[in-house]
Amino acid sequence: MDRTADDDSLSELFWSVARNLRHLNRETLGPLNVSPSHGRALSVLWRHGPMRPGALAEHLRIAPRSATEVVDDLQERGLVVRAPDPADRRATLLTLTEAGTATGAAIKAARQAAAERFFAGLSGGDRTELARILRELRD
Amino acid sequence: MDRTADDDSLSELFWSVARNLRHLNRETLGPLNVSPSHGRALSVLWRHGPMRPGALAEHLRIAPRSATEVVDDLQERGLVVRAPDPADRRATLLTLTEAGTATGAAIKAARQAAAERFFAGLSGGDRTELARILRELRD
DNA sequence: TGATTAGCTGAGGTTACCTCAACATGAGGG
DNA sequence: CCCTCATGTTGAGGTAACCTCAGCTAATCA
Repeated sequence: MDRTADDDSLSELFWSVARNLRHLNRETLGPLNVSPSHGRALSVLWRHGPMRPGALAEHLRIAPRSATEVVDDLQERGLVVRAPDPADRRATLLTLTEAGTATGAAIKAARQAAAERFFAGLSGGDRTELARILRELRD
Repeated sequence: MDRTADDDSLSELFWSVARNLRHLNRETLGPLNVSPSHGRALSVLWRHGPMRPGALAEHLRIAPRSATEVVDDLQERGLVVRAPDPADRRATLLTLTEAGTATGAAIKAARQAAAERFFAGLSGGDRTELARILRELRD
């Protein structure tokens, strides 16, 4: 019962920390004026480079139909462009515009800044420990 | 830059762990047939006992108008009842029915089971360490 | 008494998804 | 060459879980 109590508070702890971090993230991301969903799409494109809508949908784990809409929005805002895929003329390649690239970079920077602030309270040793334990949990 | 790289992977690590845990939670919670939002409301009522809709709204951080609807749904499903508040006849007290209490308990049990499975791979020492570090992050 | 509070209701809106059906275009195999 | 399959787009319609605004009743309280 000590066991379960420990486990329980561990997950509660985990979630309240997650909530804090999410809050901080949202705040730092706020000024960028991109919705979470657009931000996610932008990040994927920024990290992986040009890809087809289908691939983007897979990365985002959304339906292709929905990806079309996300891309529409992003294109309207001048953040991505649809270019013909030279490898397959049915397909299109989504590419970030300069503004899109800048926004992608800004998102990453904001996230980093948030993370930095968030984990700053920890000692170097604790950060290492935390990373180690999280890595174990991830696998 | 090692610093930022560390911080970055720390938050990425954190989020991928969070995703795993969320997945596990959703799976364990699946058979209960309560939506996340209903589950949250039920948990609050289960943990804190009878309360007024306004208080529930605060706990859930949603607008009172939205709480009314959540309560409507829960009541339709026979999980909560609206009772008059003896202390103030304008107000109502939300109380879990037996089914609601059972569901609340089941949710908690499912979450515990998920957490237990999830953190089971860690040594006792690591669990303690993790709890300590998370507590620091929380505050 | 008159203002305030608790809650309910209706109307209308938003975000971020979903499915289903249809369609154009192009790729690839037999 | 033809047929089938894949890629993407579009339209229509739907859902969950929220939101605001406005109007209402009943009860509390200064």
